[in-house]
Amino acid sequence: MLDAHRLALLAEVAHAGSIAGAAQRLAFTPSAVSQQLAKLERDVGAPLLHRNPRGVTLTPVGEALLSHAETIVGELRTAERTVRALLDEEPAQLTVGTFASAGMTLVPAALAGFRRDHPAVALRLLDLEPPDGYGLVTSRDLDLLITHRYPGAPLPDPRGLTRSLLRSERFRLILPEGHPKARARRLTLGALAGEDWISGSPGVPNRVCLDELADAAGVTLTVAYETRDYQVILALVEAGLGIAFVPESVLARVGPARIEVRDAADARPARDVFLVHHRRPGKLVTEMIERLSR
Amino acid sequence: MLDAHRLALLAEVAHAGSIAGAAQRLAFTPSAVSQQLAKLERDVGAPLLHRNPRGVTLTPVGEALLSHAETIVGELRTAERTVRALLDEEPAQLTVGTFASAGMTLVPAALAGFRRDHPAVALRLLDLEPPDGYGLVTSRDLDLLITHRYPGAPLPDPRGLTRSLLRSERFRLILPEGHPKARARRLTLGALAGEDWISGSPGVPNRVCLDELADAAGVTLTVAYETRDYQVILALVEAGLGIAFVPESVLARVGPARIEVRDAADARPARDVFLVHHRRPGKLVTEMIERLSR
DNA sequence: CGCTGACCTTAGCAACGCTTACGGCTGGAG
DNA sequence: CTCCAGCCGTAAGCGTTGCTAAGGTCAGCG
Repeated sequence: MLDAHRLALLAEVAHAGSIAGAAQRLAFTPSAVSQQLAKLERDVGAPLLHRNPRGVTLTPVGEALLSHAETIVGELRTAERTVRALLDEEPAQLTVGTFASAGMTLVPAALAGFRRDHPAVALRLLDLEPPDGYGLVTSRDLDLLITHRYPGAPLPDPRGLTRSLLRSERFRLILPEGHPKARARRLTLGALAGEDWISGSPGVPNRVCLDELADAAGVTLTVAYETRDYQVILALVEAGLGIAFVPESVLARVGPARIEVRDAADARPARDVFLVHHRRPGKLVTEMIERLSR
Repeated sequence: MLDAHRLALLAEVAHAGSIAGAAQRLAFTPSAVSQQLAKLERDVGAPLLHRNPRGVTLTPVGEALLSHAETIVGELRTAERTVRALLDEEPAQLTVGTFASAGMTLVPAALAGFRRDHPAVALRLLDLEPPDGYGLVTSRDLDLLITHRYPGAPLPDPRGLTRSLLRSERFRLILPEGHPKARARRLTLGALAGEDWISGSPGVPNRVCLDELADAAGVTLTVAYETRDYQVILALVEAGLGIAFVPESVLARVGPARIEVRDAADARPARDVFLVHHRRPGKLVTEMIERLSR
């Protein structure tokens, strides 16, 4: 039978992306981790990871084993939790994973309220950009994952987890204050094709979405500035450097910025925000979901 | 995190019913097993088993943990199997669990045919009386379980396993050769109330079924001889000591015994024979099911 | 061309886990 | 009643496992 500790180690290494990184998280020396992985590979009878100069990547066999490792680690933690519940011991920790823009807007209020009502529960927050994070829920490193899907992006297989739509959040078009196009009664992508756009780098969901919108409208947009950070985008637009789509929640948080907020008549993108958690969420998770839903 | 090896040990002990028994199966000394269990209990923070003079029984916490232990062990074995499949290594073993009377009748032919076509696969057979055995399928100690339900007996929760009805097998009434009642054109339980019956001890599914039939017919039957072994029952009836219900398959196997085979007009019991296996059975399991279904 | 960061190896030591040996307990046989 | 046969637990000893620490290799970068 395979060793569960070594499988847990594999999962940790896969998430960290390197042996040294995993070792640091686990308070071991890299040597120890390396040796255990070598033994796991010997047990399995096949190499599990490619040793690159800048970390490691999983082989196909490693990928397959990782998915099992996550469910096994999760199952072990579930067992522990079941026993704790039987012994009337309250769970003392709640870990939430979230993508950056949610972490700035909808999460803080929920977290603050939760903390007020449960001062004894240690709250932890992790930053995770989609489509990452599902595995961490499976392995119970995460109690609750807040993730999203941009239009056109695929939705990962929930692999036995529960996923529910928290809200659908539309994007708005923002332009520098006093931008000439902002006066038009009706804005279209075609009319904005000549502008400098700001979006993520190619491949980032953000950017994929924008590209697909442009395709659908039959125009080509030039992305002059590439950043995935919406605060940076706001600042750039404010400085008059370009225009962009940003989620509505990002706008709700900023003060009266010197920007124009509009909508494109032929492109009204929206991203879906999802919650992901285990089949039977505990009381704390349920309450956190309740708070987030308000 | 709990130690998976110790959980596997717990499952083994629960199955064996004693520490010494589990130790023997695992080729350890009882002391080693005892120490590991003690450490598991320390990890969990609660006693997991009652130490009786004649073995051990699980505490409620132990029961809860056992069910998780079985799924974890099963998950570990599944992971191993997945990797083996990726490496194109054929599974070399198939373990079938069955109840005694199936083991004598429908299983041998299927096993023999299977062995002929797959001489490289090591076949193992385990005797298990219902409702036991589900946990062993979960933990992948068993690839396939053949189990049954007598009328009136509850069907265990399959807990994520796949269960399918193999066949429904009727019971026949057997009497000694030349028994006066055997000549009656129509036999009823009422007419047979005065006879000496042969059945299992109170509580055995066999007996529960008979008692319920008697209740339904509004009569009381006297069970003069108690045995759960159908071969013994046959021998007793043959010797003229009493009458009994036996599954049809048991009769198919005996030669021209000196018995009369009849049916009671007001009591035609049947037992359902089920197959239990993991969600996605392997090729070998599928083939074995195919053979059993013929 | 040396520096950094990542990985691996080797040597050594602490801790874990097994075995052997022994004692306490219960229930059945003589 | 006494003895014996199982069962479980504890204590001591020892081999193995698995960790740390230190040294070595390779690729990318200033």
